[in-house]
Amino acid sequence: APDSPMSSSESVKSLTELVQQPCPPIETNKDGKPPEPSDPPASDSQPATPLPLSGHSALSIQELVAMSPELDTYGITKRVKEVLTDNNLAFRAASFSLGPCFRQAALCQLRAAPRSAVRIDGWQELQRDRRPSMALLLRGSTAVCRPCQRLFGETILGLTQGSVSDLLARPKPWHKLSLKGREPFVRMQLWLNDPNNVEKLMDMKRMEKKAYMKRRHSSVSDSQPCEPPSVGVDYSQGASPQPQHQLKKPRVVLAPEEKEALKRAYQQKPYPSPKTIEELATQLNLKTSTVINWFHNYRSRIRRELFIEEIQAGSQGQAGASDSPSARSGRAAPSSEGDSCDGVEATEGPGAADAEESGGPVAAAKSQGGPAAEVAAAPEEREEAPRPAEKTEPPPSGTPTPDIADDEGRPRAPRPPVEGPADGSGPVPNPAAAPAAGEDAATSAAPPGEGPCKALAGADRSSALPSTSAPAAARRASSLQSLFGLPEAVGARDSRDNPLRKKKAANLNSIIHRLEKAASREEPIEWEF
DNA sequence: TATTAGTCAATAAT
DNA sequence: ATTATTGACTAATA
Repeated sequence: APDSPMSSSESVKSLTELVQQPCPPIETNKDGKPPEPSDPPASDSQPATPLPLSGHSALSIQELVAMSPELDTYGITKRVKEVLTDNNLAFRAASFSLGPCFRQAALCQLRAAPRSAVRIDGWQELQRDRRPSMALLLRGSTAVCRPCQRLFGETILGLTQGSVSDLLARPKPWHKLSLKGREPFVRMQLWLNDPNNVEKLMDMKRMEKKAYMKRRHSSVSDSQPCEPPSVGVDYSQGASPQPQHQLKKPRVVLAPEEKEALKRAYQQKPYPSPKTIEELATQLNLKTSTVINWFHNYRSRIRRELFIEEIQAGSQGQAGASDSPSARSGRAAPSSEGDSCDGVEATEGPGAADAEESGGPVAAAKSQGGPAAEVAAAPEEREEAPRPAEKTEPPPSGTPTPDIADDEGRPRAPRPPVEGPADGSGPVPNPAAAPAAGEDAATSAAPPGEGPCKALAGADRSSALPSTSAPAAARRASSLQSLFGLPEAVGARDSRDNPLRKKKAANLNSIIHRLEKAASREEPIEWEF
């Protein structure tokens, strides 16, 4: 309903403007968040926007959210992650997220033979001047960064680390989000459009550190003026820290077997009756509320998994002969637990149950396997041997639902009729959510490029691809869309020669791009060794 | 009242 | 030190 059809152009434009050149002047903002977590944040309901963002102009985010055009949540999270890693604000990992395999192999080989014989997948495809020098690699490999989700989440999104992690990992499609749920995405988009986004973050980081240092320093005399606002937990250290419970509910942790049992129950009946719930609770010796909560959470999370599958499938089209066996990310439903036979009835054993593991090669989405998920691609594999073997399905088992044997079954939930973006609003066709392997793009570094932001580096001739293109290019809503929305060119993958190889090369390029960027950075960040 | 959506926050996992 | 997972809450809906 909120989608005010038509006329969107105007609202979007105004919105865009605000977003685009919002007071270049500093940002100010109170911040000062680091010190006391005393923020009584939760309270912020609908009234003002006490959140992190400075109020500057009028519009509250909620208003922005209300008029925001459809956003590509998946693409946004993807870019956010890219920007953060590109700027050494990497998410996970202390060092670069470039796969340890690659780093290892590269360093090793470069050391051994500085200017030759480097055998790394994709290396040959790299233009000579794009090959990293050993120095670069060395520096890159030792670059360490601190910041991350917590900072970004609290500062930019006003959410806690865990929420951010979840959001970035499994964004729900825009049309399935409530107004509230869209807010974080709008904030992210706004942040992406902000030319100083990264700088601001780094500033925050610095400030936090400063505050931290100061705190330790001052420690000397002034003990901790910091109120131990903690509730009257009284440090009755007198006795063993046994006493105080109650106020600190222990957080229930379900045992794997219990989860198994619950999942089994779920498969039979996603919406158990109160009676069934009671039974389960009794059998498992759990509180009724726990069982209820579990079902709520499980349903919700299962649903989400379906969403992402939907997104990936859709965006990935089947065009290219892209390798990805896909099927479903290894993670898929929280079924990972796998058997865990652990005694317990083998009854009904759906059979199967072999652990799947191993996503396809370079599994599209994060696999979970490698440490550095994303970039992990470059799987060393010493010899870059052509590996004649049937490159077909290297994956284990047949591709069939790797996870829970049955699961999937049919007990599917009420499945709302996939209401597509049906809503009347026909406009804003939203140029597909191409996953595009492209990289760059996100680099918001450049100042407002303004209209012809054709920038598009890497891509270059890629457009060669016959097929698509045609009219598409024309309509290009470069104007508004590009400003507030998703640039994102269609990822026309030029298959041709071994696409897998190209992919690897692209990945390498991306890694190198990051290394160079980090290495050339003057000195804003510290390089730790 | 039952469910879903969104989050938090403790704690697991890397 | 970070990121990921997940039981429990709080609103919003149906």
